[in-house]
This record gives sequence, C-alpha cells and structure tokens, in this order.
Amino acid sequence: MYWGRSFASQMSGKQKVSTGISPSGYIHFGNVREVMTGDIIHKSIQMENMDSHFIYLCDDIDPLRKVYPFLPESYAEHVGKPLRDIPAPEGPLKYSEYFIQPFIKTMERLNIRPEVIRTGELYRDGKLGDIIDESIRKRGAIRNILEKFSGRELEDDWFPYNPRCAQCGRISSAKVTGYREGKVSYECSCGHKGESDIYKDEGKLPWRVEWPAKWKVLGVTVEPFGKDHGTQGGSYDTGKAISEQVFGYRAPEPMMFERILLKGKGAMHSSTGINIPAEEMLRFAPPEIIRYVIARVPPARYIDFDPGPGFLNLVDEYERLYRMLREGNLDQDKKTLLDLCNAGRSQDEIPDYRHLTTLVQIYSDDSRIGSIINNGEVKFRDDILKERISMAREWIRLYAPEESKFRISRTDDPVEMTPGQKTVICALHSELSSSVSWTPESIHESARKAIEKSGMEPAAGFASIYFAIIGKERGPRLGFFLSGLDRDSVMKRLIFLCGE
RNA sequence: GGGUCUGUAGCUUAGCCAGGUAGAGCGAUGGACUCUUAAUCCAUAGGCCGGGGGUUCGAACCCCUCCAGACCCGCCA
Repeated sequence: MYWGRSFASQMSGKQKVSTGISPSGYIHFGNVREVMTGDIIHKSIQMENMDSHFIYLCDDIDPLRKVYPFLPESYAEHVGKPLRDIPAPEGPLKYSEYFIQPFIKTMERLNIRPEVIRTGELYRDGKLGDIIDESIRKRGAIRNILEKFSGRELEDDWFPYNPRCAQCGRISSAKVTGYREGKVSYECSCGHKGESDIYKDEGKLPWRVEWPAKWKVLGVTVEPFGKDHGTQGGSYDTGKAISEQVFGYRAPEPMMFERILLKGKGAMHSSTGINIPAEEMLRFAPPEIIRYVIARVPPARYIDFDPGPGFLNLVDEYERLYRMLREGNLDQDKKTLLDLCNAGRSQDEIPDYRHLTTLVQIYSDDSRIGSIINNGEVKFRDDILKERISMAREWIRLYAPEESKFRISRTDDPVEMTPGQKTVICALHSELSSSVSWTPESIHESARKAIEKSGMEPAAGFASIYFAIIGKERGPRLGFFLSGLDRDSVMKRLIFLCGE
C-alpha cells in the first residue's frame, strides 16, 4: 500500500495534522519535505474517509539565534529578539514575514494549503496562557522528565518560561525571579527588571515544553517531523512524556522523515549554502514534479535529488505514469501517488518538458515557440505554455548538463568533415530539396534516405548531420529538431558545407 | 561511547508490520516497425535482498552482531 494510505489507515476518527517552521532564514527545498509530508498525510487521511484538518505553525516568536552568513553584521544587536520583532534584511516587512510570505505562496502553487498559524499570535491572544500557567505550576514534573529522558541536568534556576525583556526586547537573556497570578517577574542581563504577562506575547515557553503545549492547545493528533527530533531523548520523546504525563494529552502520531540531499553535494542546509531555495524550484520544476520527488519516496528514506540530467528522466517518468493514469492502467498504489501529485493540476494539456528544453535553445522568442508547438493537433493554453517555456529556459540556464546544451551553427561556421560525412550532407540537401513538406516525418525520411545512399552506418550518418547543424555528435530527434528550424537557413548551411 | 532511521538489479524502488518460489520502472543489450539518437512495440540479460550468526520444516521479512550512510544524545529550533 502507498505509504501515506498505510499510515492513515491505522488511524480512526477526526484528525488534525500539524507541522511548521521557524522562519529564521531562506526556506529551501529541504524544508518543503516537511510541509509536503504533512500534506500527503492530510490528504491520505481524507482518502481513508476521515476528517482531517491541516495546520502549519510559523514560529515567529522564536528568537534570532545568531547572525547568519546572509545577514549583515548589524544584526548582532537583534540576536535573542523574536523574529517577528526585528526588521527584514530589506523592505518594510518584519524578519519572519519576509521569509514566510514567499514560502506560503510557494506552498499554494504546490497546492499545499494548510491553515497557517503564527505562534506569536497564539501567545499574543492568550491562547497559550493557561498551559503556560500549568507548566509553571508543574515545573518540577517537567523538569524531571527533561532530566530523565535527555540525561542532562538542568540548572537550579531552570524555569519553563522565557520572558521577553521589555527594555532590550530579548528572549532568554532574563532570569526569572518569581511567579504570581500569570505574571513572571524577571531580571534581564541588560539591567532591566520587569514582569511578563503569560497571556500576552511577552515571553515564550522553551521549545521542549512549547511543542507539547501546542499539541494540546491546538488538538494535534498527527505530526511529521525531521529525524533530528525523533531520536531517543530527543524532543519528541520528552514532548510525548510531558504531553501525556503532565498535560494529560495523548501525544500525536509521529511520522519521521529524512532529509533531502543534493546529488553529489550532500544534505541541504540553509547555512552551508548547499540548497535550492523553495521559490527557485518553481522557476524550473513544475509543481506536480516537485510533489512527485517527495511523494514517491517513503519519508524514512533520504532523497538524493538531482536537478541536472536526472531531472529530465524524472519528468519523463512522471509523464509516462500520467499517461497511464489517464488510460486507467495504473495499479492502486501508483494511482494514489499520482492523484496526490496531481492535486490541483490543470486538466488542460501540458507541453512536453524535454521537448521545450530543445525549443528554448533554438528560439529566444517565446511566441515563436508557441506557434511551433501549437502547430499540431493538441493546442496548449497560453498561460501554461508561457510558464512551461520559462521553466525550461531556467533549467537550461541553471542545471542542464553540457550534453543537453547546443547552439545552432551559423551558415558559414567552418567545420572539418571527412569525405564520407560530406557525402551525407550533400545527399541530405538533395533529398530535402525534392521534398515538399517540412515536417518531422518527411525530414526524418529524407535523412534516412540520404544516409542510406551515402552508404554510411546509420548512427555515423546521423552524427554527421548533427555535426553540421550543432557541431556535436548527438542532438534532439532529428526530424522534429530540423522541422523547428527555419528551412532556408538549414538549406543554406547544408549547401555551404556540401560545396566547400 | 550510547541511541534512532536507512541499506533489495547499474539507477529509482515494491515486498518487511501479520515468515512460504524476490516483482516493477528506467537504463543496458538484441530485435521489430520499408529500419536508427531524447519515438513506439517485443524480447533478453542483470539480485548469495550490505556481511556474518541465530530462531524455524522454511528468513529480504523475526532475533543478535558487524559494516556503511544520515541524524541525535550540549544550547536552540
């Protein structure tokens, strides 16, 4: 059974799937797996005929941990302040919004539409107040769990609430000095003494307590998370114990997922620079392919993503499955997979990606490509065409391997050819001259005849033609390829080489 | 040092939870289509299921152990 369905089929009743992120920097493709895993589970639960609600938590009250490499030195003064309080690297938005808003748009284009909840607002609206109070009152029990499960000793003055200093704005640089009726008094390292109201966004729970607190307050029943949380003594372990033993709430069903590696480079990290930003993915990869990359692999396995040559194969593989789906030839598992990838895909025809990667290298003019590709029986919608052409261009520019790239030779570009090769070119010229139509089929037929007449091996004959047109031994399927070129200029090129 | 997850054909993988002859796609090779690339169809090859041990009539599957990769066992998320 498809992994999502098999996971979902073990559940019963109404479900709430939750996942989220701390918007501390540029969000990359690796982070997409998290929300995508949640989305697959959410949709799988619905396929099993259960109600499911999907939420995405943006932890915008988390403090800035350090001056990341992409930030100017001046951010040193903001370290320790909530991400929602500090300015973005550019523009009018706050730091957290600057990073999360484009990602929400990316999710929408991937047809992932969770309810987005800002954790800062949960605090601000007092939704977490009661459970903060409970955590403070039961801090002994929480402390025991943390020490027992993680094997570490907490400091004597450990307190399950980090006030935000009213003067310097930092979280976690203040020492708690007392608690009374929802007010936490503190003394900050900046010298300020004050009080935080736990029913406002004047502080936050430490992560290991905040996680189970959110489970209970929001009623979470399923949560996917990276394997770093899932280790023994890790935050899921302690969260589960705190949730069940302290808060009396059954911990959500966990789903651990591995990370995405970039082929030949290693794990994606925002800090190491080894990553593809989420928005950039959508500039070259169609949404259904992005979904396919993640959905096809069980979460526990890492994904070795190759944006280069392997990417085209992946697109081909996907389109093959898509055709089979339309013909009703897929088994149940593959059908489920495709349904999950296609969610939101237009019913309109979509042009072949590989085909476009060739056309965009011949023409710089998009409308020309449009008229060529709309020449056949199948017509494509303008906006789809435009988007896919742009994607193919981007792929060629950023990720195409050399063997997929070519440049059309000019009429008089010099080429050294053997007499045999020249014979093929001359024969091709005469075949094409006597042919009426300039279609892939007739061109291919002409090429076949020309090669036959020249007495050359087919493979070598085709190589000669590619050599003449693009200076390489291999190229796109010849008939289709030449048919996309201007007939006159092809003929001129052939005459030039033949007459030389 | 301790723990978790992963390891099945060249590549991507199904099967593992409930043990019973290892399946598929891509790629490769060969062939067909009055014939040749990134097209279609057919066929073939390719696996001591990471290694070893155990339980069992029988293990890819359960148990132990070793190897490899990733992550965790400080803080933070």
